[in-house]
Amino acid sequence: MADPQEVLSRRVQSALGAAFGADYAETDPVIRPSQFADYQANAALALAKRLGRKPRDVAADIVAHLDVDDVCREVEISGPGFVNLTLREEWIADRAQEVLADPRVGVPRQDRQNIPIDYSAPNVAKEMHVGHLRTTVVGDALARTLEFLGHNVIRQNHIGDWGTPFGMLIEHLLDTGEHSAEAELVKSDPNAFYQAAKAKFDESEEFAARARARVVALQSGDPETLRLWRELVDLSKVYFNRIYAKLDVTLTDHDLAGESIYNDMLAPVCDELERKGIAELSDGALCVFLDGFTGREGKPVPLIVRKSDGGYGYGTTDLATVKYRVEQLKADRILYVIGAPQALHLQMVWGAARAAGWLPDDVTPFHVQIGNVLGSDGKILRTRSGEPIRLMSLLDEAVERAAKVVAETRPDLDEESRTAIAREVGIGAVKYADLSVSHDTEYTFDFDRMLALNGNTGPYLQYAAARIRSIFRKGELSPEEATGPITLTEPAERELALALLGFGSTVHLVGDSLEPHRLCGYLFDLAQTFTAFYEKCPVLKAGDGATRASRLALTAATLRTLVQGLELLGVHAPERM
RNA sequence: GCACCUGUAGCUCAGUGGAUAGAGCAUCGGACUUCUAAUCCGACGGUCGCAGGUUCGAAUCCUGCCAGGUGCACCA
Repeated sequence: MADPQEVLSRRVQSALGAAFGADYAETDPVIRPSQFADYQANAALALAKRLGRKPRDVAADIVAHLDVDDVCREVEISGPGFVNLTLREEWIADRAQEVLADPRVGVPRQDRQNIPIDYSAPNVAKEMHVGHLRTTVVGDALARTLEFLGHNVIRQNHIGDWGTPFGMLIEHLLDTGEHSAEAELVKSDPNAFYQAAKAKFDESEEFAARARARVVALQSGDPETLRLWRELVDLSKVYFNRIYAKLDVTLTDHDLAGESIYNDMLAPVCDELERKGIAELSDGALCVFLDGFTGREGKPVPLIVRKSDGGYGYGTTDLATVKYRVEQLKADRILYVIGAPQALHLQMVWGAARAAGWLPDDVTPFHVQIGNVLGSDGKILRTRSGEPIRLMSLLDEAVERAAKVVAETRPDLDEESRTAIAREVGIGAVKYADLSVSHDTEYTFDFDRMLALNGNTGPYLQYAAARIRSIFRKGELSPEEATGPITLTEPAERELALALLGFGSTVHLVGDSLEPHRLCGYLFDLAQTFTAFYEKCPVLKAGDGATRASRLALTAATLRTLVQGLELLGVHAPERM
């Protein structure tokens, strides 16, 4: 690995072992970025107590046993016992050269795991909202990143395609006619269809009765009812896929794993829980009570697996997902990219699954908590009239706003190019805004900020990439032709090369922590470092051929890192902006 | 009442137990005969919610309190 932190860690560990014995060879050398050097090793301070010696003496001992001549040009003890490490320019240049030549841009593969990721999960015949947007975008970034790291990612789009609402939806479909204009609304404006059905359900007792009867028919597997149900699901798929296409996410029909596929598992799940004595009847409902889960007035909170009317809720389905993902998908890790408010529910589902033996200790479920999206008023994002915002119109607005800017700044480009740029910038901005803040906190939705060319935004990163591409166009050569050799003389060149070396460890960190915003932070830092380089170091007009070749190579490596990083986030970098 | 999450610059947010807590926006001042000035540089701006504790060292770990948000039996 090209990562200096990794390399220095190993070297300092060897020194620790040599200086203090084999017991210390595994100690964390605590390598951190330093403001006084490139990196600093802080192990001496922590070890001083354990060794019963002065920190500075411990540091001196470490340095005496440290073999880093090929990596560092300066090793210095400072302060109470920090070991400051300054890298050799040649070493940095060589590593940057490796990154440039590496098809994986310095990101080693990890041991392959099976990782089902549950994300997006919209409801049939319902509009997606900003909450769906965020789980879709974050889940997709995690899927792309883990896949790139070498894992077998199994996307699980747990759509809401089953349950009591389908009684009224199917009856409404029959009333309007299967191929009517109203039915077609499910493809484009599903809420209009849903609300019409709901209104009738509330107003007409006759309709409500039909709806309830229809639910029974659906659950008992009546063929004609199932056909109508499938019709609704198919209409919804059209809507989902339009959103996914616009968003440029990787979900396809192949990834659909809705609630309905678990139907056959629900009764056996309940039976097994009952047989194992994990579930018990309470007020007519079959419930699992787990230690440590109490609600109001200290009463135990149940996980209801079978309602008193005999129906199944989402608790049962979620238990079935665990079973399915462990047994059928052979999961090593299971990711649930769903709303933060579901935390308690998931804890109970996993607790019950563990108790039932469906979730072995070596399988780790993980809740990637998605925080609410708020408007500028600090409340859940809504339109001015108080209705939930339709996702499609929100995306359209982002593209429109981007188009307005492109029209002003790039009148030289033809209409078609401007439209394409606006689409990539607008959508990229929305996605990046979702990804660049930690996923578990609420965040404030603000078009102006996410579309800004300054700051930690999608457009800023896209622009950095576009400028690099512009350099190569102007120089009439392709980035692939820029092979160096890289030599570092200017500070800005050194900074840029060093920044490039951090990509691999950052991607690994994202894969382990499941926090895409860390990649955003890295890419933003890289783009800023590049911009400083761009200001200070002419590339095409460099003084001599060797400098030009080196800077072109650094520029090419930056482009590849930015493009690859953005791709892991699901953001496309346009050729020009 | 119980549980979880959050509290960092005027605003939006980062921050791996390490030295003087960082970005962006906003404000103020500067930079365009130079590879895309939609980009850059500088300045200003902080009792890291409060109080204890652990530690050589705490925004970070622990405890208590305060404030905001969310969840807590048959919707999913």
